[in-house]
Amino acid sequence: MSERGSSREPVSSPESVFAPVRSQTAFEETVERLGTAIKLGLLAPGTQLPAERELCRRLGIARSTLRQALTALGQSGHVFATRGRGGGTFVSDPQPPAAPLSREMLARWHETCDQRLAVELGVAVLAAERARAEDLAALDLVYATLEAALEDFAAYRQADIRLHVGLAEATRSARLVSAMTEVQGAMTDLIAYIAHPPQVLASSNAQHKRLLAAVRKHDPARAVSVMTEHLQGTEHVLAGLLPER
Amino acid sequence: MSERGSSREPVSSPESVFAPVRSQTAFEETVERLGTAIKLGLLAPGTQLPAERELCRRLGIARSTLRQALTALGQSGHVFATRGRGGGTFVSDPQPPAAPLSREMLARWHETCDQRLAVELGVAVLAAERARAEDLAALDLVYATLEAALEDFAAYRQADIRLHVGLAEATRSARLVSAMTEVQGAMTDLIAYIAHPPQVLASSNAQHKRLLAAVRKHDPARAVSVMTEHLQGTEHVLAGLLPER
DNA sequence: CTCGAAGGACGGAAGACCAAACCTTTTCTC
DNA sequence: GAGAAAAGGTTTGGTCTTCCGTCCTTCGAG
Repeated sequence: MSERGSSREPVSSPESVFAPVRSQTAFEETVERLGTAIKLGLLAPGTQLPAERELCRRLGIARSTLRQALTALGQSGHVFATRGRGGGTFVSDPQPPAAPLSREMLARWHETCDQRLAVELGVAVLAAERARAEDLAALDLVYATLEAALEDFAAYRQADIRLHVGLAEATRSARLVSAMTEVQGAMTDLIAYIAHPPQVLASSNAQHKRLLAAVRKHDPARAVSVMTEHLQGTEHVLAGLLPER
Repeated sequence: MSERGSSREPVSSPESVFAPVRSQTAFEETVERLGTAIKLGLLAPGTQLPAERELCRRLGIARSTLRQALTALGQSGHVFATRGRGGGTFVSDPQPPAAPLSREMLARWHETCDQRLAVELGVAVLAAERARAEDLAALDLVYATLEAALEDFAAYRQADIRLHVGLAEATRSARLVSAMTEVQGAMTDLIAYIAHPPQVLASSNAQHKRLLAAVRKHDPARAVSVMTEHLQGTEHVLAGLLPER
Protein backbone atom coordinates (compact mmCIF):
# COMPACT_ATOMS: atom_id res chain seq x y z
CA MET A 1 0.00 0.00 0.00
CA SER A 2 2.84 2.35 -0.67
CA GLU A 3 4.20 2.26 -4.21
CA ARG A 4 1.26 3.69 -6.10
CA GLY A 5 0.87 7.08 -7.80
CA SER A 6 1.55 10.49 -6.43
CA SER A 7 -1.83 11.74 -5.19
CA ARG A 8 -2.32 9.45 -2.24
CA GLU A 9 -5.49 11.10 -1.07
CA PRO A 10 -8.15 9.98 -3.52
CA VAL A 11 -10.29 12.69 -5.09
CA SER A 12 -13.32 10.77 -4.04
CA SER A 13 -13.79 10.54 -0.36
CA PRO A 14 -15.38 7.10 -0.08
CA GLU A 15 -18.30 8.50 1.86
CA SER A 16 -20.74 7.81 -0.90
CA VAL A 17 -19.51 4.21 -1.02
CA PHE A 18 -20.78 3.63 2.49
CA ALA A 19 -24.06 5.48 2.08
CA PRO A 20 -27.14 3.54 3.15
CA VAL A 21 -28.19 0.75 0.82
CA ARG A 22 -31.92 0.34 0.80
CA SER A 23 -33.46 -2.07 -1.63
CA GLN A 24 -37.09 -1.60 -2.54
CA THR A 25 -39.29 -4.63 -2.22
CA ALA A 26 -40.97 -6.12 -5.25
CA PHE A 27 -44.24 -4.80 -3.91
CA GLU A 28 -42.97 -1.23 -3.65
CA GLU A 29 -41.31 -1.37 -7.02
CA THR A 30 -44.50 -2.58 -8.65
CA VAL A 31 -46.62 0.13 -7.08
CA GLU A 32 -44.06 2.66 -8.21
CA ARG A 33 -43.89 1.37 -11.78
CA LEU A 34 -47.60 1.08 -12.36
CA GLY A 35 -48.41 4.21 -10.39
CA THR A 36 -45.91 6.28 -12.30
CA ALA A 37 -47.12 4.96 -15.63
CA ILE A 38 -50.66 5.92 -14.68
CA LYS A 39 -49.72 9.35 -13.35
CA LEU A 40 -47.75 10.06 -16.51
CA GLY A 41 -50.64 9.03 -18.72
CA LEU A 42 -48.69 6.16 -20.25
CA LEU A 43 -51.63 4.11 -19.08
CA ALA A 44 -54.57 6.33 -19.95
CA PRO A 45 -57.75 6.44 -17.85
CA GLY A 46 -60.04 3.63 -18.87
CA THR A 47 -57.20 1.42 -20.04
CA GLN A 48 -57.56 -2.21 -19.09
CA LEU A 49 -54.50 -3.77 -17.52
CA PRO A 50 -53.53 -7.30 -18.53
CA ALA A 51 -55.18 -10.03 -16.48
CA GLU A 52 -53.52 -10.62 -13.12
CA ARG A 53 -52.37 -14.07 -14.07
CA GLU A 54 -50.62 -12.74 -17.14
CA LEU A 55 -49.38 -9.52 -15.61
CA CYS A 56 -47.62 -11.25 -12.76
CA ARG A 57 -45.98 -13.51 -15.30
CA ARG A 58 -44.79 -10.52 -17.32
CA LEU A 59 -43.54 -8.65 -14.26
CA GLY A 60 -41.81 -11.76 -13.00
CA ILE A 61 -43.49 -11.66 -9.58
CA ALA A 62 -45.99 -13.84 -7.74
CA ARG A 63 -49.64 -13.14 -8.16
CA SER A 64 -50.08 -12.43 -4.47
CA THR A 65 -47.40 -9.76 -4.62
CA LEU A 66 -49.00 -8.20 -7.66
CA ARG A 67 -52.36 -8.19 -5.91
CA GLN A 68 -50.86 -6.33 -2.98
CA ALA A 69 -49.71 -3.66 -5.39
CA LEU A 70 -53.05 -3.53 -7.20
CA THR A 71 -54.88 -3.32 -3.89
CA ALA A 72 -52.71 -0.37 -2.89
CA LEU A 73 -53.33 1.35 -6.22
CA GLY A 74 -57.02 0.60 -5.83
CA GLN A 75 -57.18 2.14 -2.36
CA SER A 76 -55.46 5.28 -3.60
CA GLY A 77 -58.06 5.45 -6.36
CA HIS A 78 -55.77 4.95 -9.32
CA VAL A 79 -57.31 1.68 -10.53
CA PHE A 80 -60.48 -0.30 -9.95
CA ALA A 81 -61.40 -3.91 -10.65
CA THR A 82 -64.54 -5.64 -11.87
CA ARG A 83 -65.15 -9.33 -11.47
CA GLY A 84 -66.42 -12.04 -13.72
CA ARG A 85 -65.80 -12.81 -17.33
CA GLY A 86 -65.08 -9.66 -19.28
CA GLY A 87 -64.02 -8.02 -16.06
CA GLY A 88 -60.52 -6.91 -15.21
CA THR A 89 -58.47 -4.14 -13.67
CA PHE A 90 -58.87 -0.69 -15.20
CA VAL A 91 -57.23 2.69 -14.80
CA SER A 92 -59.67 4.99 -13.00
CA ASP A 93 -61.29 7.91 -14.79
CA PRO A 94 -60.99 10.50 -13.44
CA GLN A 95 -57.73 10.09 -11.63
CA PRO A 96 -57.48 11.02 -7.94
CA PRO A 97 -55.82 14.34 -7.13
CA ALA A 98 -52.06 14.21 -6.70
CA ALA A 99 -50.80 13.60 -3.19
CA PRO A 100 -48.98 16.50 -1.55
CA LEU A 101 -45.22 16.59 -1.85
CA SER A 102 -43.26 14.83 0.85
CA ARG A 103 -40.75 17.08 2.50
CA GLU A 104 -38.13 14.64 1.39
CA MET A 105 -39.00 15.33 -2.24
CA LEU A 106 -38.87 19.03 -1.56
CA ALA A 107 -35.47 18.71 0.01
CA ARG A 108 -34.07 16.81 -2.96
CA TRP A 109 -35.69 18.68 -5.83
CA HIS A 110 -32.40 20.10 -6.95
CA GLU A 111 -30.91 16.65 -7.40
CA THR A 112 -33.98 15.57 -9.31
CA CYS A 113 -33.42 18.39 -11.77
CA ASP A 114 -29.77 17.39 -12.12
CA GLN A 115 -30.76 13.85 -12.89
CA ARG A 116 -33.28 15.05 -15.41
CA LEU A 117 -30.65 17.18 -17.09
CA ALA A 118 -28.44 14.16 -17.59
CA VAL A 119 -31.20 11.96 -18.95
CA GLU A 120 -32.64 14.61 -21.24
CA LEU A 121 -29.29 15.65 -22.65
CA GLY A 122 -28.31 12.07 -23.34
CA VAL A 123 -31.64 11.42 -24.97
CA ALA A 124 -31.36 14.59 -27.04
CA VAL A 125 -27.98 13.59 -28.44
CA LEU A 126 -28.88 9.99 -29.16
CA ALA A 127 -32.31 10.79 -30.55
CA ALA A 128 -30.70 13.31 -32.91
CA GLU A 129 -28.29 10.63 -34.04
CA ARG A 130 -30.73 7.77 -34.36
CA ALA A 131 -34.28 9.02 -34.94
CA ARG A 132 -35.94 7.52 -38.00
CA ALA A 133 -38.74 8.86 -40.11
CA GLU A 134 -41.39 6.92 -38.20
CA ASP A 135 -40.17 8.29 -34.90
CA LEU A 136 -40.34 11.83 -36.22
CA ALA A 137 -43.83 11.27 -37.56
CA ALA A 138 -45.03 10.11 -34.15
CA LEU A 139 -43.30 13.03 -32.45
CA ASP A 140 -44.92 15.46 -34.87
CA LEU A 141 -48.32 14.15 -33.86
CA VAL A 142 -47.54 14.75 -30.21
CA TYR A 143 -46.29 18.22 -31.04
CA ALA A 144 -49.62 18.98 -32.68
CA THR A 145 -51.38 17.84 -29.52
CA LEU A 146 -49.20 20.19 -27.52
CA GLU A 147 -50.05 23.12 -29.77
CA ALA A 148 -53.71 22.47 -29.17
CA ALA A 149 -53.34 22.24 -25.42
CA LEU A 150 -51.72 25.57 -24.56
CA GLU A 151 -54.77 26.60 -22.57
CA ASP A 152 -55.05 23.39 -20.52
CA PHE A 153 -52.07 22.70 -18.33
CA ALA A 154 -53.06 19.15 -17.44
CA ALA A 155 -53.45 18.15 -21.07
CA TYR A 156 -50.28 20.02 -22.02
CA ARG A 157 -48.24 18.33 -19.36
CA GLN A 158 -49.46 14.92 -20.44
CA ALA A 159 -48.52 15.52 -24.06
CA ASP A 160 -45.24 17.03 -22.87
CA ILE A 161 -44.45 13.75 -21.16
CA ARG A 162 -45.37 11.82 -24.26
CA LEU A 163 -42.99 13.95 -26.29
CA HIS A 164 -40.06 13.47 -23.97
CA VAL A 165 -40.68 9.76 -23.54
CA GLY A 166 -41.11 9.52 -27.31
CA LEU A 167 -37.70 11.07 -27.77
CA ALA A 168 -36.27 8.49 -25.38
CA GLU A 169 -37.89 5.72 -27.37
CA ALA A 170 -36.32 7.11 -30.53
CA THR A 171 -32.93 6.30 -28.99
CA ARG A 172 -33.96 2.63 -28.86
CA SER A 173 -32.35 2.27 -25.47
CA ALA A 174 -34.67 0.59 -22.98
CA ARG A 175 -32.64 1.93 -20.08
CA LEU A 176 -32.99 5.50 -21.24
CA VAL A 177 -36.73 5.04 -21.67
CA SER A 178 -37.13 3.80 -18.12
CA ALA A 179 -34.80 6.49 -16.81
CA MET A 180 -36.90 9.06 -18.63
CA THR A 181 -40.20 7.79 -17.24
CA GLU A 182 -38.73 7.68 -13.77
CA VAL A 183 -37.43 11.21 -13.92
CA GLN A 184 -40.58 12.53 -15.54
CA GLY A 185 -42.56 10.98 -12.72
CA ALA A 186 -40.44 12.84 -10.21
CA MET A 187 -40.75 16.06 -12.17
CA THR A 188 -44.51 15.70 -12.38
CA ASP A 189 -44.69 15.51 -8.62
CA LEU A 190 -42.76 18.76 -8.44
CA ILE A 191 -44.64 20.56 -11.18
CA ALA A 192 -48.18 19.45 -10.40
CA TYR A 193 -49.20 22.37 -8.23
CA ILE A 194 -47.41 25.14 -10.06
CA ALA A 195 -49.50 27.42 -12.21
CA HIS A 196 -48.33 27.67 -15.81
CA PRO A 197 -49.93 30.47 -17.81
CA PRO A 198 -50.46 29.85 -21.54
CA GLN A 199 -47.64 32.14 -22.59
CA VAL A 200 -45.19 30.07 -20.58
CA LEU A 201 -46.46 26.95 -22.27
CA ALA A 202 -46.24 28.64 -25.65
CA SER A 203 -42.60 29.53 -25.18
CA SER A 204 -41.89 26.06 -23.86
CA ASN A 205 -43.51 24.62 -26.93
CA ALA A 206 -41.49 26.85 -29.22
CA GLN A 207 -38.47 25.12 -27.75
CA HIS A 208 -40.06 21.78 -28.48
CA LYS A 209 -40.39 22.84 -32.09
CA ARG A 210 -36.74 23.82 -32.35
CA LEU A 211 -35.78 20.60 -30.59
CA LEU A 212 -37.64 18.48 -33.10
CA ALA A 213 -36.09 20.47 -35.94
CA ALA A 214 -32.63 19.73 -34.56
CA VAL A 215 -33.45 16.05 -34.22
CA ARG A 216 -34.81 15.99 -37.75
CA LYS A 217 -31.60 17.51 -39.06
CA HIS A 218 -29.57 14.98 -37.04
CA ASP A 219 -27.79 17.81 -35.31
CA PRO A 220 -26.89 16.58 -31.80
CA ALA A 221 -25.08 19.74 -30.78
CA ARG A 222 -28.07 21.89 -31.60
CA ALA A 223 -30.39 19.44 -29.84
CA VAL A 224 -28.26 19.74 -26.73
CA SER A 225 -28.28 23.51 -26.71
CA VAL A 226 -32.03 23.73 -27.24
CA MET A 227 -32.66 21.09 -24.61
CA THR A 228 -30.45 22.89 -22.11
CA GLU A 229 -32.40 26.07 -22.63
CA HIS A 230 -35.66 24.16 -22.36
CA LEU A 231 -34.74 22.60 -19.05
CA GLN A 232 -33.50 25.85 -17.56
CA GLY A 233 -36.98 27.21 -18.06
CA THR A 234 -38.64 24.83 -15.65
CA GLU A 235 -35.68 24.95 -13.32
CA HIS A 236 -35.96 28.70 -12.95
CA VAL A 237 -39.66 28.44 -12.28
CA LEU A 238 -39.02 25.87 -9.57
CA ALA A 239 -36.18 27.86 -8.09
CA GLY A 240 -38.56 30.75 -7.58
CA LEU A 241 -41.22 28.70 -5.85
CA LEU A 242 -39.50 25.97 -3.88
CA PRO A 243 -37.38 26.40 -0.77
CA GLU A 244 -33.69 26.80 -1.49
CA ARG A 245 -31.73 23.64 -0.63
CA MET B 1 -62.21 6.42 -22.56
CA SER B 2 -63.20 8.27 -25.67
CA GLU B 3 -63.08 12.05 -25.36
CA ARG B 4 -59.37 12.59 -25.11
CA GLY B 5 -56.89 14.08 -27.60
CA SER B 6 -56.41 13.23 -31.20
CA SER B 7 -53.55 10.71 -31.22
CA ARG B 8 -55.31 7.80 -29.60
CA GLU B 9 -52.43 5.43 -29.94
CA PRO B 10 -49.90 6.53 -27.35
CA VAL B 11 -46.38 7.09 -28.61
CA SER B 12 -45.15 4.82 -25.91
CA SER B 13 -46.35 1.32 -26.23
CA PRO B 14 -46.63 0.37 -22.58
CA GLU B 15 -44.43 -2.65 -23.09
CA SER B 16 -41.65 -1.20 -20.99
CA VAL B 17 -44.16 -0.57 -18.21
CA PHE B 18 -44.75 -4.29 -17.86
CA ALA B 19 -41.13 -5.34 -18.17
CA PRO B 20 -39.86 -7.62 -15.42
CA VAL B 21 -39.27 -6.02 -12.06
CA ARG B 22 -36.34 -7.56 -10.30
CA SER B 23 -35.27 -6.18 -6.95
CA GLN B 24 -31.79 -6.95 -5.75
CA THR B 25 -31.43 -8.19 -2.22
CA ALA B 26 -29.54 -6.18 0.37
CA PHE B 27 -26.80 -8.78 0.18
CA GLU B 28 -26.41 -8.47 -3.59
CA GLU B 29 -26.53 -4.73 -3.49
CA THR B 30 -23.83 -4.59 -0.85
CA VAL B 31 -21.52 -6.91 -2.76
CA GLU B 32 -22.08 -4.78 -5.83
CA ARG B 33 -21.41 -1.49 -4.06
CA LEU B 34 -18.27 -2.55 -2.25
CA GLY B 35 -17.02 -4.67 -5.13
CA THR B 36 -17.43 -1.85 -7.62
CA ALA B 37 -15.73 0.62 -5.31
CA ILE B 38 -12.80 -1.75 -4.99
CA LYS B 39 -12.57 -2.54 -8.69
CA LEU B 40 -12.66 1.17 -9.49
CA GLY B 41 -9.89 1.89 -7.03
CA LEU B 42 -12.11 4.13 -4.91
CA LEU B 43 -11.08 1.80 -2.15
CA ALA B 44 -7.39 1.34 -2.85
CA PRO B 45 -5.56 -1.91 -2.09
CA GLY B 46 -4.52 -1.98 1.54
CA THR B 47 -7.34 0.28 2.64
CA GLN B 48 -9.00 -0.75 5.87
CA LEU B 49 -12.77 -0.84 5.79
CA PRO B 50 -14.69 0.49 8.77
CA ALA B 51 -15.32 -2.08 11.49
CA GLU B 52 -18.22 -4.41 10.76
CA ARG B 53 -20.31 -3.06 13.59
CA GLU B 54 -19.95 0.46 12.29
CA LEU B 55 -20.16 -0.37 8.61
CA CYS B 56 -23.46 -2.20 8.94
CA ARG B 57 -24.80 0.81 10.79
CA ARG B 58 -23.68 3.14 8.01
CA LEU B 59 -25.05 0.90 5.29
CA GLY B 60 -28.30 0.51 7.16
CA ILE B 61 -28.23 -3.29 7.09
CA ALA B 62 -27.82 -6.02 9.68
CA ARG B 63 -24.38 -7.19 10.57
CA SER B 64 -25.11 -10.73 9.46
CA THR B 65 -26.10 -9.47 6.03
CA LEU B 66 -22.96 -7.39 5.78
CA ARG B 67 -20.92 -10.42 6.78
CA GLN B 68 -22.44 -12.44 3.96
CA ALA B 69 -21.29 -9.76 1.56
CA LEU B 70 -17.82 -9.55 3.07
CA THR B 71 -17.53 -13.33 2.97
CA ALA B 72 -18.39 -13.31 -0.71
CA LEU B 73 -15.86 -10.56 -1.40
CA GLY B 74 -13.33 -12.50 0.64
CA GLN B 75 -13.87 -15.69 -1.34
CA SER B 76 -13.43 -13.83 -4.61
CA GLY B 77 -10.17 -12.45 -3.23
CA HIS B 78 -11.12 -8.78 -3.12
CA VAL B 79 -10.82 -8.37 0.64
CA PHE B 80 -9.32 -10.22 3.56
CA ALA B 81 -9.84 -9.99 7.28
CA THR B 82 -7.56 -10.27 10.30
CA ARG B 83 -8.81 -10.92 13.77
CA GLY B 84 -8.03 -9.52 17.14
CA ARG B 85 -7.42 -6.03 18.29
CA GLY B 86 -5.99 -3.85 15.55
CA GLY B 87 -7.42 -6.26 13.05
CA GLY B 88 -10.09 -5.50 10.53
CA THR B 89 -11.16 -6.02 6.94
CA PHE B 90 -8.77 -4.81 4.27
CA VAL B 91 -8.78 -4.47 0.52
CA SER B 92 -6.48 -7.12 -0.94
CA ASP B 93 -3.23 -6.21 -2.60
CA PRO B 94 -2.85 -7.29 -5.31
CA GLN B 95 -6.41 -7.52 -6.55
CA PRO B 96 -7.60 -10.75 -8.19
CA PRO B 97 -7.85 -10.74 -11.98
CA ALA B 98 -11.14 -9.53 -13.40
CA ALA B 99 -13.78 -12.14 -14.03
CA PRO B 100 -14.65 -12.80 -17.67
CA LEU B 101 -17.55 -10.90 -19.15
CA SER B 102 -20.95 -12.47 -18.85
CA ARG B 103 -22.68 -12.87 -22.18
CA GLU B 104 -25.45 -10.73 -20.79
CA MET B 105 -23.03 -7.86 -20.39
CA LEU B 106 -21.80 -8.41 -23.89
CA ALA B 107 -25.30 -8.34 -25.25
CA ARG B 108 -26.13 -5.05 -23.52
CA TRP B 109 -22.88 -3.18 -24.01
CA HIS B 110 -24.50 -0.71 -26.36
CA GLU B 111 -27.04 0.31 -23.75
CA THR B 112 -24.28 0.70 -21.22
CA CYS B 113 -22.55 3.17 -23.53
CA ASP B 114 -25.81 5.07 -23.96
CA GLN B 115 -26.23 5.30 -20.23
CA ARG B 116 -22.69 6.48 -19.86
CA LEU B 117 -23.24 9.14 -22.47
CA ALA B 118 -26.16 10.56 -20.52
CA VAL B 119 -24.34 10.57 -17.20
CA GLU B 120 -21.13 12.00 -18.59
CA LEU B 121 -22.86 14.75 -20.56
CA GLY B 122 -24.94 15.76 -17.58
CA VAL B 123 -21.88 15.79 -15.40
CA ALA B 124 -19.91 17.79 -17.96
CA VAL B 125 -22.56 20.51 -18.10
CA LEU B 126 -23.10 20.76 -14.37
CA ALA B 127 -19.42 20.51 -13.51
CA ALA B 128 -18.72 23.35 -15.93
CA GLU B 129 -21.41 25.42 -14.23
CA ARG B 130 -20.53 24.62 -10.65
CA ALA B 131 -16.88 23.61 -10.29
CA ARG B 132 -14.99 25.64 -7.71
CA ALA B 133 -11.31 26.33 -7.43
CA GLU B 134 -10.72 23.47 -5.01
CA ASP B 135 -12.42 21.03 -7.38
CA LEU B 136 -10.23 22.16 -10.24
CA ALA B 137 -7.12 21.85 -8.13
CA ALA B 138 -7.98 18.25 -7.27
CA LEU B 139 -8.76 17.48 -10.89
CA ASP B 140 -5.47 18.97 -12.01
CA LEU B 141 -3.66 16.58 -9.69
CA VAL B 142 -5.45 13.64 -11.22
CA TYR B 143 -4.64 14.93 -14.68
CA ALA B 144 -0.97 14.96 -13.77
CA THR B 145 -1.25 11.35 -12.67
CA LEU B 146 -2.80 10.50 -16.01
CA GLU B 147 0.03 12.17 -17.89
CA ALA B 148 2.50 10.04 -16.00
CA ALA B 149 0.63 6.81 -16.66
CA LEU B 150 0.42 6.79 -20.45
CA GLU B 151 2.56 3.65 -20.58
CA ASP B 152 0.61 1.67 -17.98
CA PHE B 153 -2.98 0.99 -18.91
CA ALA B 154 -4.07 -0.26 -15.49
CA ALA B 155 -2.74 2.84 -13.75
CA TYR B 156 -4.14 5.07 -16.48
CA ARG B 157 -7.59 3.55 -16.24
CA GLN B 158 -7.64 4.00 -12.49
CA ALA B 159 -6.73 7.65 -12.72
CA ASP B 160 -9.21 8.02 -15.56
CA ILE B 161 -11.95 6.80 -13.23
CA ARG B 162 -10.80 9.19 -10.56
CA LEU B 163 -11.04 12.05 -13.01
CA HIS B 164 -14.53 11.24 -14.17
CA VAL B 165 -15.79 10.58 -10.66
CA GLY B 166 -14.09 13.78 -9.55
CA LEU B 167 -16.02 15.68 -12.19
CA ALA B 168 -19.21 14.14 -10.89
CA GLU B 169 -18.32 15.21 -7.38
CA ALA B 170 -17.77 18.75 -8.64
CA THR B 171 -21.48 18.84 -9.51
CA ARG B 172 -22.28 18.26 -5.82
CA SER B 173 -25.06 15.89 -6.77
CA ALA B 174 -24.89 12.65 -4.85
CA ARG B 175 -27.08 10.91 -7.40
CA LEU B 176 -24.78 11.82 -10.26
CA VAL B 177 -21.79 10.58 -8.31
CA SER B 178 -23.39 7.21 -7.71
CA ALA B 179 -24.62 7.05 -11.29
CA MET B 180 -21.09 7.78 -12.45
CA THR B 181 -19.49 5.10 -10.28
CA GLU B 182 -22.08 2.60 -11.41
CA VAL B 183 -21.56 3.32 -15.06
CA GLN B 184 -17.78 3.41 -14.72
CA GLY B 185 -17.95 0.00 -13.10
CA ALA B 186 -19.85 -1.33 -16.08
CA MET B 187 -17.44 0.32 -18.50
CA THR B 188 -14.45 -1.11 -16.67
CA ASP B 189 -15.86 -4.60 -17.13
CA LEU B 190 -16.10 -3.91 -20.85
CA ILE B 191 -12.72 -2.24 -21.23
CA ALA B 192 -10.63 -4.49 -19.01
CA TYR B 193 -9.37 -6.87 -21.65
CA ILE B 194 -8.92 -4.43 -24.50
CA ALA B 195 -5.39 -3.40 -25.33
CA HIS B 196 -4.86 0.36 -25.33
CA PRO B 197 -1.55 1.47 -26.87
CA PRO B 198 0.06 4.59 -25.38
CA GLN B 199 -0.83 6.78 -28.32
CA VAL B 200 -4.51 6.05 -27.79
CA LEU B 201 -4.17 6.99 -24.16
CA ALA B 202 -2.29 10.15 -25.12
CA SER B 203 -5.05 11.32 -27.41
CA SER B 204 -7.64 10.42 -24.82
CA ASN B 205 -5.76 12.47 -22.31
CA ALA B 206 -5.53 15.41 -24.67
CA GLN B 207 -9.32 15.40 -24.56
CA HIS B 208 -9.17 15.35 -20.79
CA LYS B 209 -7.04 18.45 -20.93
CA ARG B 210 -9.49 20.27 -23.17
CA LEU B 211 -12.34 19.09 -20.99
CA LEU B 212 -10.76 20.53 -17.88
CA ALA B 213 -10.08 23.76 -19.72
CA ALA B 214 -13.75 24.03 -20.67
CA VAL B 215 -14.78 23.35 -17.09
CA ARG B 216 -12.34 25.93 -15.83
CA LYS B 217 -13.77 28.52 -18.19
CA HIS B 218 -17.30 27.57 -17.09
CA ASP B 219 -18.21 26.80 -20.67
CA PRO B 220 -20.83 24.00 -20.58
CA ALA B 221 -21.33 23.92 -24.34
CA ARG B 222 -17.66 23.37 -24.94
CA ALA B 223 -17.51 20.76 -22.19
CA VAL B 224 -20.34 18.88 -23.88
CA SER B 225 -18.69 18.87 -27.28
CA VAL B 226 -15.33 17.73 -25.91
CA MET B 227 -16.99 15.07 -23.79
CA THR B 228 -18.97 13.80 -26.75
CA GLU B 229 -15.81 13.43 -28.76
CA HIS B 230 -14.09 11.76 -25.81
CA LEU B 231 -16.82 9.16 -25.40
CA GLN B 232 -17.01 8.37 -29.07
CA GLY B 233 -13.38 7.33 -28.86
CA THR B 234 -14.00 4.41 -26.54
CA GLU B 235 -17.26 3.60 -28.24
CA HIS B 236 -15.56 3.18 -31.60
CA VAL B 237 -12.92 0.96 -30.06
CA LEU B 238 -15.60 -1.22 -28.50
CA ALA B 239 -17.64 -1.32 -31.68
CA GLY B 240 -14.67 -2.78 -33.47
CA LEU B 241 -14.05 -5.51 -30.93
CA LEU B 242 -17.39 -6.56 -29.49
CA PRO B 243 -20.16 -8.42 -31.28
CA GLU B 244 -22.70 -6.18 -32.93
CA ARG B 245 -26.01 -6.00 -31.01
C1' DC C 1 -1.64 -10.45 32.11
C1' DT C 2 -5.72 -8.33 31.63
C1' DC C 3 -8.86 -5.51 28.97
C1' DG C 4 -10.99 -4.13 24.94
C1' DA C 5 -11.71 -4.09 20.11
C1' DA C 6 -12.03 -6.51 16.35
C1' DG C 7 -13.81 -10.60 13.44
C1' DG C 8 -16.56 -15.16 13.73
C1' DA C 9 -20.62 -18.10 14.69
C1' DC C 10 -25.33 -19.41 16.07
C1' DG C 11 -30.38 -19.39 16.69
C1' DG C 12 -34.70 -17.62 16.70
C1' DA C 13 -38.28 -14.17 15.04
C1' DA C 14 -40.32 -11.52 11.48
C1' DG C 15 -41.44 -10.52 7.04
C1' DA C 16 -41.38 -10.80 1.89
C1' DC C 17 -42.15 -13.63 -1.69
C1' DC C 18 -43.75 -17.59 -4.11
C1' DA C 19 -46.52 -21.49 -5.59
C1' DA C 20 -50.60 -23.87 -5.95
C1' DA C 21 -54.63 -24.55 -5.14
C1' DC C 22 -59.76 -23.27 -4.57
C1' DC C 23 -63.89 -19.87 -4.45
C1' DT C 24 -67.06 -16.34 -6.49
C1' DT C 25 -68.80 -13.58 -9.93
C1' DT C 26 -70.02 -12.53 -14.49
C1' DT C 27 -70.65 -13.23 -19.33
C1' DC C 28 -70.32 -15.62 -23.54
C1' DT C 29 -71.71 -19.61 -26.24
C1' DC C 30 -74.32 -23.29 -27.58
C1' DG D 1 -81.33 -21.95 -19.94
C1' DA D 2 -77.11 -24.73 -18.91
C1' DG D 3 -72.61 -24.89 -18.85
C1' DA D 4 -68.02 -23.40 -20.00
C1' DA D 5 -64.78 -19.79 -19.62
C1' DA D 6 -62.52 -15.88 -17.86
C1' DA D 7 -61.79 -12.82 -14.76
C1' DG D 8 -60.92 -11.16 -9.77
C1' DG D 9 -60.83 -12.86 -4.66
C1' DT D 10 -59.16 -16.05 -0.94
C1' DT D 11 -56.50 -19.38 1.64
C1' DT D 12 -52.65 -22.04 2.86
C1' DG D 13 -48.16 -23.44 3.40
C1' DG D 14 -43.55 -23.17 2.44
C1' DT D 15 -38.84 -20.94 1.36
C1' DC D 16 -35.64 -17.45 1.62
C1' DT D 17 -33.85 -13.10 3.35
C1' DT D 18 -33.09 -10.20 6.84
C1' DC D 19 -32.86 -8.72 11.43
C1' DC D 20 -31.54 -8.88 16.26
C1' DG D 21 -29.28 -10.47 20.11
C1' DT D 22 -25.91 -13.25 22.23
C1' DC D 23 -21.86 -15.47 22.71
C1' DC D 24 -17.10 -17.04 21.23
C1' DT D 25 -12.24 -16.28 19.60
C1' DT D 26 -8.36 -13.76 18.73
C1' DC D 27 -4.68 -10.66 19.83
C1' DG D 28 -2.47 -5.97 20.52
C1' DA D 29 -2.07 -2.11 23.90
C1' DG D 30 -1.22 -0.77 28.22
